[in-house]
Amino acid sequence: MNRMRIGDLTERAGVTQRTVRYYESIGLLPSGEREGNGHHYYTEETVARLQKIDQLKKVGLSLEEIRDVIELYFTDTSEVLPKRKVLGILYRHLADTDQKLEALGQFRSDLQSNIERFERWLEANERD
Amino acid sequence: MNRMRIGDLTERAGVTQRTVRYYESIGLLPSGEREGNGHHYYTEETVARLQKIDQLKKVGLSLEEIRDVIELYFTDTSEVLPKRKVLGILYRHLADTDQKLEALGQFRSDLQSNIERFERWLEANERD
DNA sequence: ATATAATATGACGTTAACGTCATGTTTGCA
DNA sequence: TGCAAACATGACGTTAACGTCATATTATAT
Repeated sequence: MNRMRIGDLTERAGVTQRTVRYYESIGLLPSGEREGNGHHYYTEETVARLQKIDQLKKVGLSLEEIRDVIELYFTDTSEVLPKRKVLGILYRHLADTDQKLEALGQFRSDLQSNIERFERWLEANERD
Repeated sequence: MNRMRIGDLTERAGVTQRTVRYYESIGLLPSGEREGNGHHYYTEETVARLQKIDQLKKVGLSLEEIRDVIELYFTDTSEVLPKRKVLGILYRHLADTDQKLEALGQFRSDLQSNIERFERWLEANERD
């Protein structure tokens, strides 16, 4: 299906209409083409874009940060943007990401230790 | 220094007084002991606790989630909490963490590819 | 042709995590 | 002892990322 209205779009992307309109309003999502009537029409690419946004949100980026990088995934960047600046942004995100990865790794191993500690405790007190 | 007031606490922990009071108000931080006067007094442990909270925030946990796990770091859990429940929480956080780690890893490699792509482009157009 | 469903737009509401006064009491130093 | 700096408490403000009506117009199934 390629050429859908907001109902199908939101169903396929797993977001609400409010979310789509909000993203359009802040320039994160291009407002779908409109016919003579007021309705917006979207494509498969819009679905993919919404999914990518969701993925980046899970990584912990704000919508504003996502707006900075999303074009890298969905336009021929060879044309539009100032290359050096984009590269700068990418390097910053890479550094941030590595920081987060380290913090997350640390947290994970803390969790592991605690889990093991609790399980040992439960095992030692299996007498209820 | 062990026994400080909020000024020193916030300076050492790198947070504002408002943050401390907010954390106290939501039960994330135990309200420091109060003398006959109304003042609160804190210890090194409070500093450590604030730092731990900050670390967990960076991992992407909400203050509410942090409240669920922070006790694991700062109390003798052998006494206070229902063991099985805590273990459940820990396992959920572990699963969440692994998800985030995967998403982050994916994002990181996407970033890498894009960076390389841009650098190749810049190299190929070194003619300004 | 008409009733029902889908869409557009605007406005106000909501939650988390604090920021920012305002006002009153307490402390510490010259 | 006086007075600026530190602390306590309350109330209102703020931002992000939407949720939730309300109302009007367009599309669709019978």
